[in-house]
Amino acid sequence: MSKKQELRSEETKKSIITAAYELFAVKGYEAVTMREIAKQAGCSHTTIYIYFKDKEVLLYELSKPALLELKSTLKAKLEDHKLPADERIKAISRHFIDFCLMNHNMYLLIIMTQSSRVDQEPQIQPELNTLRIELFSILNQALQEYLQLSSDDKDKLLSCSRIYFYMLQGIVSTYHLSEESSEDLFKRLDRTFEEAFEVLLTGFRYREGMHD
Amino acid sequence: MSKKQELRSEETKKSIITAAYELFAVKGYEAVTMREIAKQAGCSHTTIYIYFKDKEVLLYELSKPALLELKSTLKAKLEDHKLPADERIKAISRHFIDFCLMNHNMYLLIIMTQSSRVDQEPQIQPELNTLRIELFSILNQALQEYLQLSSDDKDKLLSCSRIYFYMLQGIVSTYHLSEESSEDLFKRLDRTFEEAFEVLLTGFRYREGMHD
Amino acid sequence: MSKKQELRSEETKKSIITAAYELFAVKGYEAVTMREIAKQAGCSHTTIYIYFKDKEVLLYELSKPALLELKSTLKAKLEDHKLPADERIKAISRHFIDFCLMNHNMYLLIIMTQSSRVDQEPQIQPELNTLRIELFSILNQALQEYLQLSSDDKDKLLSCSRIYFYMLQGIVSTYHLSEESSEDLFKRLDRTFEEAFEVLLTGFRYREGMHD
Amino acid sequence: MSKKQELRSEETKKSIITAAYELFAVKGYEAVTMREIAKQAGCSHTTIYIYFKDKEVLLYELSKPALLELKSTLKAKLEDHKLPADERIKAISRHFIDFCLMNHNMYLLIIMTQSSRVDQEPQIQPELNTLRIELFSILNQALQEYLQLSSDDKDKLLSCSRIYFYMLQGIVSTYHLSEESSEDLFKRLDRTFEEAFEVLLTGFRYREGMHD
DNA sequence: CATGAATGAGGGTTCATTCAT
DNA sequence: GATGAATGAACCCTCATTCAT
Repeated sequence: MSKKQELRSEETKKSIITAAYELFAVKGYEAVTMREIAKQAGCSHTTIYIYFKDKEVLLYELSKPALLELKSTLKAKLEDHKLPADERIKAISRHFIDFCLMNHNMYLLIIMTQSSRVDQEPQIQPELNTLRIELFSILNQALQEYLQLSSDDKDKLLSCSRIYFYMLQGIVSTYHLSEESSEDLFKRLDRTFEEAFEVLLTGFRYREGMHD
Repeated sequence: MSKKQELRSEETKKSIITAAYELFAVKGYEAVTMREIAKQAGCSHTTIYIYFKDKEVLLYELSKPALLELKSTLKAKLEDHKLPADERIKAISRHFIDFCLMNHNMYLLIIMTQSSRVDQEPQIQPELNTLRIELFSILNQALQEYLQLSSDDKDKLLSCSRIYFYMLQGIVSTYHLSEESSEDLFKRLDRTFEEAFEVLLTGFRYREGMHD
Repeated sequence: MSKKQELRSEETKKSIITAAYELFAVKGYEAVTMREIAKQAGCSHTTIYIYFKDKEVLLYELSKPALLELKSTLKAKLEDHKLPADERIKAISRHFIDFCLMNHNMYLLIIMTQSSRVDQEPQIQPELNTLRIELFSILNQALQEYLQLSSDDKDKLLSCSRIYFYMLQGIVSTYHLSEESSEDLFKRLDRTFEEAFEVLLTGFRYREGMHD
Repeated sequence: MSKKQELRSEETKKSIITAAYELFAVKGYEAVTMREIAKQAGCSHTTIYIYFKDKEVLLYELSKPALLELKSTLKAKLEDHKLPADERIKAISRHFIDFCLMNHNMYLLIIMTQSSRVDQEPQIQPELNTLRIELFSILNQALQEYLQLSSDDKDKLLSCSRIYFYMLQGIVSTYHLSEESSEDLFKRLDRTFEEAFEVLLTGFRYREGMHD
């Protein structure tokens, strides 16, 4: 009895999430209307409000599972010591970019947004913020393990991780509105991305040496 | 008579552009109202439509002079051979970032947007596109002169300039929604930005050497 | 089986009535949501529709028992000849006001409404109307017994009872949206209310005399 | 040029006010929609927002002139010492009731509302509140002049004016939703209203005497 | 009997834009 | 050339109510 209903409900919710996901990704959060989402999800726009308090909550709930998965995947890669440190950080970077490009637009807004819009919005996503911080800490750690900096060199690490993050952010934001599929992009640019990180890591190394 | 009128007309147009420029920069394109612009420009909102077909055209026309100035400044820096190549490219990068952060929000959309919004809008900015290409070609040239690549190495140059552009894009997009003023950001991060480019250039150099 | 079910059913209905009663009293009919009622009643909002055709019917059915009780209480006071006539009418008035203030908002709408809303609603409460008439007839009778008018003086009585009713209505409607509890109001204004009726009754008496 | 336009504008505003006035009076503030008002006013619902910031402001602006006129009329009657004190207060009362019945519903909400809804609404009508206070002070003064109370008897006056106000409020609220026109009501009940005040004033007088 | 799912109608409000002057 | 008046489309969201289970 209730099972069938539950199933149907779950389906509806999923279809809303899927619709919102796609629309947010293509047109951006602000430009998408609840009615549009409903139409694509095949339900009334009021139905959305059964499952999500408002548009903002829809965005956040939409983001959480994907981000959680990203986190656990990155963590696994970080802790997989079968690979050397440089391979580890490259794998992590690659996966991170891949994720961002696949979930273009929406997650970018969430992940990349750092200090933005602090002024207006009442900071409703503390959970997401925590997640974001954790994600970056994984990247940081991978970088530290690669650079083998002594713990004194906090400044050096901070500076390097900033630079490293600029590159990630740059790659993702360059292509995040592109029409090309994430797959195609990787086919075309995978080597460039890899090179980018190699250049960076090489640069880090040599500059470090120069300072000694 | 007609002269006086033309003058007045030109003034009105200018005041609209100035107002829109400031408001777009501060609040972002979407968040700014035609009425707001009109108010700040000291005219009626209908007057704007005399000079600009619609809000979008206003944005584009608004961007042109600023971009033209940027271009000529960058070109001057490129051709100023009093400085060594590495200083030249660093100066160019720095100015580019500065410009983007000062005109955050609006010009970013225009400069950074590559293939974006292809889905919806009928690509109305061919002029701007040309400008954008010219801007990037300046960056490219500066890079080439620094790397002293032979003209055979087109692939190498393309790859390097992409990577270089990622870094620029990364820095700008990281801070483009920040509340900090461009000035404050530079005060705080100028050294990091410089380091970023040094790391990159160092990386380019050493990797190049390694391949030899 | 059926007995148990009936019992449960009756319970649900009662809990709905109780919930609606309290909510209507506190927030007013319009401001209360069916879902709110359901929540407080501990059932689904659709369940309400099993027992009550719509929100309006719920209000009417809700009112009946309370009004019936009011009627029987007032009647008892009217027939309690241990008290003198002036005490009787004062007790009745006081109780009437008390009731209205305690059940402010909802019963007011019903009790006080005379020819209201004729424009829109198809007058669905004939039962309630009868009750209302009975209530006022009690007040009338108490007044008549106090004034000891001969049955010829129908006009005089009508006029007096109208005036008397204005005072009741005035007191109740003055405070019916007040935040103060009925208790607090009485603590603060009981003496004023009593005085109001005394003034009125005194006025009736002396004017009567003057006419003789 | 501009004159014709101004005229048209003024007309539109007036038609909105008239429409809102009538609808608020008939159906009550809450039940009336902006679209309804616009329809009856013969304009788009957005046009209303040109002239009034929002629905609430519409109500307030709507009320102000009528209330101001009421105030000046009552004041004139108060200061017209050609009439004896009892005639003065009766004329004032009558006019007050007349006004309330003619402007039934809306002005009632404003005039009669004393401490109501203090909890929710952010008290946006300080101007109106001042007006209300002034109106009641006129009634008070008329009563004081009639009763010729010494200034020591503040309590006595307060109590009397409260009771007097209950009667006013009672009469108005009894008929304020009636379908009968204010004119018809007066034809039918003018004598009763007058009697009500006579009874009250008589009562005040005699009770006072009794206390001496 | 009871319920969760779903909806249509409608709420106030905003905004880019057009039209008559 | 410039403007105030006016509008339609669209925004997010709420609610009483119905339907399938």
